[in-house]
Amino acid sequence: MDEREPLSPDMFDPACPSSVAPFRIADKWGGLVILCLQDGPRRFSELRIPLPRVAPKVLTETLRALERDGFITRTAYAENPPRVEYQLTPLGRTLLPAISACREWAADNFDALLAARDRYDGVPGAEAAA
Amino acid sequence: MDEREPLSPDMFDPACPSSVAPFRIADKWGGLVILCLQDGPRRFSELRIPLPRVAPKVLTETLRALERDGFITRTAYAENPPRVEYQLTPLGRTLLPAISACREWAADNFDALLAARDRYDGVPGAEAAA
DNA sequence: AGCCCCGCTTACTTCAACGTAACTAGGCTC
DNA sequence: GAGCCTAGTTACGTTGAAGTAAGCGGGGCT
Repeated sequence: MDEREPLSPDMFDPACPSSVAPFRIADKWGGLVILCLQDGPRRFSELRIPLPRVAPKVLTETLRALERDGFITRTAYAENPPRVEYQLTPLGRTLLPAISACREWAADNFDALLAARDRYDGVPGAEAAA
Repeated sequence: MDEREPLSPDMFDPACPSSVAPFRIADKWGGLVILCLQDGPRRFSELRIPLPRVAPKVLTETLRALERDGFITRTAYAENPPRVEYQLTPLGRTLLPAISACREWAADNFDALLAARDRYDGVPGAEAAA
């Protein structure tokens, strides 16, 4: 009658990989920063170009979090003007397929998501567009 | 000297799929709920089994958010006892590959992430374990 | 001297997500 | 009529991420 497997008793069982999901990968901007680093090391001010809406404070926090998680390294050069380079580690690179999968999903389906939201929220014209 | 492409001027250009990332897919528990629904419709109390640490209020909020985004449908049956079923929509199913990719990453690399954190935080013994 | 650049830091505020606990409604059974 | 069931709701408080605005330190330029 029901061919579905019973649901596991606790997804937070440490043995269950799903338990990881709530331990979010870094923060709101982490994925974007990782994408910016995929072609090679980048400097702080270089990262600010594609992310102009991210305040320096937030960017610093994001970079520190990514460093803490072992996804990037931070290298400061005692030059003039000072230079700091951020670079993906091998562990950081392992994230690229997953992030790309999310990006690909977004490219394909984000419009549908927004349309669904409009429909749910009763935005005028959303029904017609559905 | 530098073979890397220059970084795009603004990832928040609406034309750029990366701009989606900060519009998080639902919330902290959304991905887990979607996984729970992949084998077929589930009831509210059924979903609570694998997610015992999620308060009913939060589960309700999560389900509403997923419904709003068009990922699941909610169907209430006027039976006794009352029954409500949540089910993935086709759009919701499109998320499964991306979520699976994240899950797979976690299964493979979560230990490395935790070890990196311990090293960064200077947890005793973390160096030896590295 | 005064200004710029770089890579931040600091202080403060705002906001949404998350969580706890208690409670509800309608119908069922004991 | 006491208590259970389902599927929530309500009130309240906590937390932490994010944003705003400003400043800093050291060198170089003019």
